[in-house]
Amino acid sequence: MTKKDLTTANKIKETARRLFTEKGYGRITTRDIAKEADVNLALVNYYFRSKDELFHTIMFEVIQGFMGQMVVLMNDDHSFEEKLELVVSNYIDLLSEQPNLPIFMMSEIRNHPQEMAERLGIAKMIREAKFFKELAERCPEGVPPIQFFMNILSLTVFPFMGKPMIEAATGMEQQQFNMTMQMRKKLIPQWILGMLNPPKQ
Amino acid sequence: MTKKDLTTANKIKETARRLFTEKGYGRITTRDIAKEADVNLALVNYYFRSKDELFHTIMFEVIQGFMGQMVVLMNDDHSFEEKLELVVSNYIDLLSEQPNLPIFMMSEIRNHPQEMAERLGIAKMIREAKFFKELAERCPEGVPPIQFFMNILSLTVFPFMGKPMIEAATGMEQQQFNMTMQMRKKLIPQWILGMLNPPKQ
DNA sequence: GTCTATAAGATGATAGAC
DNA sequence: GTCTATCATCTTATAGAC
Repeated sequence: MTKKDLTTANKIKETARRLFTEKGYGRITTRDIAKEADVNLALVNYYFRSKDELFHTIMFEVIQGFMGQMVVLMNDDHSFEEKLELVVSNYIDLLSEQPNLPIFMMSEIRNHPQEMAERLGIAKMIREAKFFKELAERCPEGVPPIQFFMNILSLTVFPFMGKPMIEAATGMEQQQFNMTMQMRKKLIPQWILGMLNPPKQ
Repeated sequence: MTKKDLTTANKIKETARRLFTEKGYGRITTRDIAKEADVNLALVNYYFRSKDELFHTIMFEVIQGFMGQMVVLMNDDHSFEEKLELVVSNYIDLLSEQPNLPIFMMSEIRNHPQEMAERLGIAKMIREAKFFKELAERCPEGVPPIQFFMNILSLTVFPFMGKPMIEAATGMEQQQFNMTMQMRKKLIPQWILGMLNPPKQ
């Protein structure tokens, strides 16, 4: 399968993925998908049985892709500092291309706690990742590692979720926003390391 | 108007606010709202003309409430450090009670860029707030203040947006999550101040 | 695999009685 | 202000021809 395998089934799935991540399940109809994919309406159900099943297929693949990448990066053989830079840099690149992913994941996962539970294998893998253990060793007394894990995700992912608001509030253009995010590739690891070694007062 | 003014119009609006913030515009029907508010279906249109108008009323009030609070806190007479603690603490309390607000705001604002533009008065007020100017003065060379403003919001707001995923991934319970967030009231200001005074290497 | 036509039900909105 | 009944439209899904 090449990068763009334009079978009918794939045309439907890729179009649906784009529309669902942009507007959410409830605002998109099967007619929207068929029209945008330039495919007959009946084929959506022919290939994916129902709108719901199509959605679940897509949600699974998106979460899988997002989390799976993190697990790989968090287990490689570089030093802790290098892994930190790798994770941050990788997600900034991914989200620069697909800024809609986080809101989609968070808002739709909230509506499917059960499906999420089934994906918990991945969550376990994160907890057991080398990176997480090394992080735990570096935590200052009294502050649990989950706090710093939250920080890494927060500083990296949140700006993309707040992008519409940030752009509106600051008058930033698309390009300027992307430059701001590129700058954070260097800054976030520095900030995190600073948090792990707080100045003694 | 007391805290719970149970006129029919308010019953509808409060129920709609809860449902819209939980599931989004597209997944909620006027019938859902009427049923949950224990009110006749026709009254939804009688009081609010249309589902769309009801939604816009609610979105406006939510954004107004969220942003307005920030503007007040960012302009009061405390020191920079105290304002920082105040903003963080205030939003952690607000979001602990209404964790659905951020995802609702971000995902629905994306669908209404125009309405957002009209609210830009508030954005301007933020940029001109005392807190923002004091923040700009404290920025290390070469790093624009927007980066640190992003950081404050990221560290404070993101955990609530990622709450379903964080709880699923870590096995945290509701109460444990709230304790984790309470702990951040002290930690986030320390982290931010640390970022503004980076260790010389 | 792809199309047309249509069934079966849901949805936003309103007219008109009380 | 509140209710019942209903319209017009949209939506998901499928049957059946090609």
